[in-house]
Amino acid sequence: MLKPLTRDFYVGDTIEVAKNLLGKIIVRKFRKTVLSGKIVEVEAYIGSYDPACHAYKKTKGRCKVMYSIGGTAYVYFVYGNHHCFNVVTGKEGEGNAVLVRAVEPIVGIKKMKSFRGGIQELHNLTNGPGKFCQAFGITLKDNGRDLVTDKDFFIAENDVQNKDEIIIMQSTRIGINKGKDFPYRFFILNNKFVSKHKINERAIRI
DNA sequence: GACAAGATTAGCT
DNA sequence: GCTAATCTTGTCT
Repeated sequence: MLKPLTRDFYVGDTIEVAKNLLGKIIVRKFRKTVLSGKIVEVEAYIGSYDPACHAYKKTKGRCKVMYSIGGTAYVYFVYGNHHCFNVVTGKEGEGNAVLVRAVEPIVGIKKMKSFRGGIQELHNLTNGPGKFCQAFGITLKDNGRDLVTDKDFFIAENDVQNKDEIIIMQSTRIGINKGKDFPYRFFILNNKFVSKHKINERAIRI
């Protein structure tokens, strides 16, 4: 069944948590509707040494939530149009997070299409960080929610999928100017819902 | 207060 | 492949 991940899952090493999040199920419940999807693409951001991280050399303002304990949701708004959803990792005060860049829709596809403004193509619903947030109705209101204790917004173990079934690929991150060289993007090989296919060619199998 | 940048996307050439 | 759209936040005055 859908068993939410516990605190232990999130407080470990950020890179490991990022890789382990691939294949997990993100669940969001509304009054009448349930949405869920399999995580297929993530990026890791490390506060202590990574200049691309919002929490790099900062502790106040927007990034404050990133210093919460692992398992907290960090949501921010960019380019005037789009939300991005992250999961805080590590212990309280570290300032690390994993960005969820893409998921594969499982339950509630009709609702996702509606959130996405009537877009019909399945592969275009959640194959990017902004698209995923729109399809799941994630906004700044969700910033700071605790995915470990929240009954309506959490990430669950994937019982159906054997861990050996997914092949993890690693590459540099997308859409950033600082910290370009860190190979902190991870995604599932041959999954249709991973964003920006062309960039995948330079990725390595791990 | 003012202003520029930004972990993106859709739409056009 | 290129660019406009659009608004929150950070950084300065």
